[in-house]
Amino acid sequence: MKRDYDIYSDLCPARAVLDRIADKWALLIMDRLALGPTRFNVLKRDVSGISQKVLSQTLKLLERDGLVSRKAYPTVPVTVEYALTPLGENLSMAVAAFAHWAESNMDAIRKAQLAYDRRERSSAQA
Amino acid sequence: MKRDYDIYSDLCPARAVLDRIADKWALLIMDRLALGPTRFNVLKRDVSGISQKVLSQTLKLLERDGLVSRKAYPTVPVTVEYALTPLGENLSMAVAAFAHWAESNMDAIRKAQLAYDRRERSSAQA
DNA sequence: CCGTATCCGCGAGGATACTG
DNA sequence: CAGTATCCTCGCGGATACGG
Repeated sequence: MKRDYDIYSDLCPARAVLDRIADKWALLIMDRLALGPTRFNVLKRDVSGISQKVLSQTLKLLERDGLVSRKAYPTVPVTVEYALTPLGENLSMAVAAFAHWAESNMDAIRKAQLAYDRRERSSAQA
Repeated sequence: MKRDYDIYSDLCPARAVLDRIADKWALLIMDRLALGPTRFNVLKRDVSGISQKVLSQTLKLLERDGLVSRKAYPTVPVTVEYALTPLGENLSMAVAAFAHWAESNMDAIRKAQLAYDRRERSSAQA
């Protein structure tokens, strides 16, 4: 058993990493990159709703943690491709399972929400 | 193939769910609850760094989405146990794989960070 | 095309105090 | 023990403009 790192511990470096990857945008980007190397503006288009700033920011952080690689081609204008590193590929299975879980279970979730809101409503009676 | 829901789509309800579960605190709470039913203050102690407010908030959201159940026992003082629902159990595998990934790969991550910071430093030379 | 720089609103979430 | 209520700050992230 590894006890070197513990995400439950506030000051553990693994907690900081978790904070970075347990993020809606980071997950969507990684999941999208799992399909193959992708250019900046394609990512921006596919991950709908993300802003240029946040996309750039998130990519940099993922690159720093060694999950994503950046490769620039000296075309005019410049072409840049982002891709998962081997380390990123290693995580991509978990990312996909997690990210797409909501899609597969929306019906159950909706049902739960309705039941919850109904209970709230009735308990709010004066 | 299910095309009913798509997390890449900005306005899809599945995206909203992703936003809720792709959260450091939500992940840690669910992962902890996978060990078994747990009382509020035990959760607060085990998930170090979380505040009372955020713990309460997050539990409510998870309960609304049908991932967590809340059971109050009429003891004095009251005892409350949180647990994963069947739907939550269903997600817990993905949560565990994802949440603990950082622990297992910190060495590679650290190496990548050092390399990245070194490159940044050298490219910042005037 | 691929970003960086700047401004700024707004809400997440920490601290603290109080209640059933 | 298990929360709710309130205040307040701090930085996330959207919008916009500009540079390589």
